[in-house]
Amino acid sequence: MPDFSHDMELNNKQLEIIAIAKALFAQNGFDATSVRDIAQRAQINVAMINYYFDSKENLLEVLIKHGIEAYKLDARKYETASDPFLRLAKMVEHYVDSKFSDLHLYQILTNEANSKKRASYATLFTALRRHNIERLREVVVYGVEKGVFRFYDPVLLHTTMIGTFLNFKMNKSVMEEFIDIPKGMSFEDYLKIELTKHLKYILKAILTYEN
Amino acid sequence: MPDFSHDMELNNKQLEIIAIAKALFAQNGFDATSVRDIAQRAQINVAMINYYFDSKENLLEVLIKHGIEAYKLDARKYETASDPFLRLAKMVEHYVDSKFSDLHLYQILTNEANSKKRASYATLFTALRRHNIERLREVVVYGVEKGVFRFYDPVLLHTTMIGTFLNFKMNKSVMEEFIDIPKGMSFEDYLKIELTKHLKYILKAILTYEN
DNA sequence: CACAAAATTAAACAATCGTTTAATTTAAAC
DNA sequence: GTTTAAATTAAACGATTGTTTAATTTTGTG
Repeated sequence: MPDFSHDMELNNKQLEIIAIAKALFAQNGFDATSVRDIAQRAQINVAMINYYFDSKENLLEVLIKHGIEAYKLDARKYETASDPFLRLAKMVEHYVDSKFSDLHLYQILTNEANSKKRASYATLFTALRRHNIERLREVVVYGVEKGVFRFYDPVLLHTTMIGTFLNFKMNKSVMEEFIDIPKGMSFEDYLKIELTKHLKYILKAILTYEN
Repeated sequence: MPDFSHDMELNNKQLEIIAIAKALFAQNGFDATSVRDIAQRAQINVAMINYYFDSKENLLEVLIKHGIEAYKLDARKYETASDPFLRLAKMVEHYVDSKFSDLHLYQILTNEANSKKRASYATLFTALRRHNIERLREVVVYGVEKGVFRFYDPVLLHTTMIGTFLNFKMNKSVMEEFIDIPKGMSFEDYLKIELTKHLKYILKAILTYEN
């Protein structure tokens, strides 16, 4: 059996299993997805999952650890903008981009965070959250120092951002009846554009609102 | 076996099973909760669940149908306020109140809405959403007619409200490290107060913001 | 008390779960 | 080409799943 306990050097076979497991876990949930489901979709023998990942739970852990880094806000992506409004806008774009880069994993993460059965992954999730809240705080403080933003609790801002995103994404089927999608555009693309616009707007509104 | 297919007259035993199942489904998820888990916690024989509810899935359906009505926004709770700002504030309070009246069920609903395995309940969820979006629209339009609100898409407003609420509630463990709870106050009470305040603020900000 | 219906029980059911084994095939190294 | 390791397979493992059965107890009614 290959070792993957510390650093993760995943071969193509493992990456393929991960990709399929990710989609199934996101769609049906971890518990409702059997290793035989995964094996069938990946066209491999059931035993290969244990051979490569030791256990189903460990597959989940590897899968999460492998992808979670992509969700961390990278300040370099927006701090080049000196105008606070522009920086905020760029940050939002980067934020939405990062989430959309792997929607399946993010759904798994939130489901796992809710379930108390496997609370161990909450640590990874918390670290991610802390990181992103700190980045958000920096952007807010920058605007405050420039005299254009009113300070607002970044924890609350982050909650609203992430909550709006999740609700937007996860209720795809519900949203479809309320909106018209321009032809030649995929639903997800449209969602991404509208979500970005909406988030930019509400953040600006919150940060410049005077009671 | 008692009949519960159409109107639901649930006896005390059934209500007790529902209450326990609700807590377990919310905590561990539907699939990760066995009927034996429920029976043990309810101190009844496993067969009683099938005796009273036919199947585990039907228990879920009865459980959802029995509680979902409480989440519908009731215009009478806030339309007495003639000032648009006050009406908006009262609506938010009523909104948060209704969700907090049964947090477990709401978690189950969102988890079920995400899972594609039992998509049938999505219909109930969609109807609820449509109802609440319509109530929200009325409040917005009222403020616009009074000349104090700028119109903003109620679907987006609703997404942000519900998303913020869910994220607030479901990441309880994550939030705890970021905030200080006044002594003599439960975490949920504090959460409720802060959430209400936050939602009022962002809705006002969005609805009065001029680009 | 007698009788009927409802409630409750222990036991067994077949199906599915994640995992392990032991044998076999494929690939790499010398 | 032979040897060694890695990859893959089918089969079986015990445990757990939701559900059903059939017997028993409890409850309500006359």
